[in-house]
Amino acid sequence: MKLGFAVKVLGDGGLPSHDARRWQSQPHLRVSIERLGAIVDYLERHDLRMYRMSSDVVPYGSHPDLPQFHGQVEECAEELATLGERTRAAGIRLSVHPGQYAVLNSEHAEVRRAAATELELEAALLDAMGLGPEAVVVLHVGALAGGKEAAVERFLRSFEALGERARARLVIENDDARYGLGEVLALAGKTGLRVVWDAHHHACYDPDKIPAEEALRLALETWRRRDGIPKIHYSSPKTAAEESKRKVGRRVERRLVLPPLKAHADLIDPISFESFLRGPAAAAPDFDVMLEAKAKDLALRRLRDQLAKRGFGWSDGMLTGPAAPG
DNA sequence: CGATGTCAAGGAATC
DNA sequence: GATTCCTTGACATCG
Repeated sequence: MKLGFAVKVLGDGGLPSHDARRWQSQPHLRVSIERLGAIVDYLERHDLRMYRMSSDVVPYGSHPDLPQFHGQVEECAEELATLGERTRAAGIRLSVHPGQYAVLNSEHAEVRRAAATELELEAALLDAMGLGPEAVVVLHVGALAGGKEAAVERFLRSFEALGERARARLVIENDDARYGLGEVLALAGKTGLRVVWDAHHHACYDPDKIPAEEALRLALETWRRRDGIPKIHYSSPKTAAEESKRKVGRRVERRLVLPPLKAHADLIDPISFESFLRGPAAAAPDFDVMLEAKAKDLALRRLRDQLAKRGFGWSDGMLTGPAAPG
């Protein structure tokens, strides 16, 4: 089991994830590739083998009003192939996850088109890197506008209109409020898409009341042998440990602020994660875990240390089972 | 240098 | 139809 983290590197003083300059400064994928190279150095240095790239690695790469930015993947074909080969050789699993603005089932045709363009771009990026089928583009089903039935229908139509490469890279994830795992699995059945189960979202929203062990099993079953190792998302909910202070007259009042249930904590709760490993995960076939925590790579490294104290092992970027007691 | 505003982008609740 | 929140990070600008 590989454990991964998303986008930002906080360790070793912090590393930039992409060329984030604004369009006026002519940012370029070439710069992002150099930064990715430094991140791969970091991953190797710390024996980490799973990473989600920023959805902005290709600056303005699908912006409708900035066509001069559209050829970047092709322009960088050579550099991408080199970087891809390097990550492949290192056993590093890569993925991307478009932001909240990519809505494939929007009511607005313009928005659907933009989402499709974004998916094509990200698929082209992974293809140019020569990555295997386990390098996926993770997307939520999207909006509810117009009613769920119509929204699902729009998703299906948009999906079918995608190019072959985008369809091949796409996987769908259950979200925390609109499309629960049951619905996502039904869509997977109709499209052949693989499913990434997000355990935290599942705890937030699961109208079908699917027990965790079954949810995990069903999601993993959407991955066929030729798709590579399946993966899931895991995070811990933010707790109300933080207090806010506000002035009341001359006095300062301390108030407990409850975060929304869906908010991610800074770290992964090692006790819950261990329960997950020993419970639902124990009976499942091999899979990888993308950790979503605000402390990013530091959360992963902390969790790894904590699991080590609980008897789990780590070798070649993989979490291994607990040593036999005694 | 530190503080503040802004960014390509949507959805949904609210009025 | 317009406004605001959601929620994120870092560039860009200003004092």
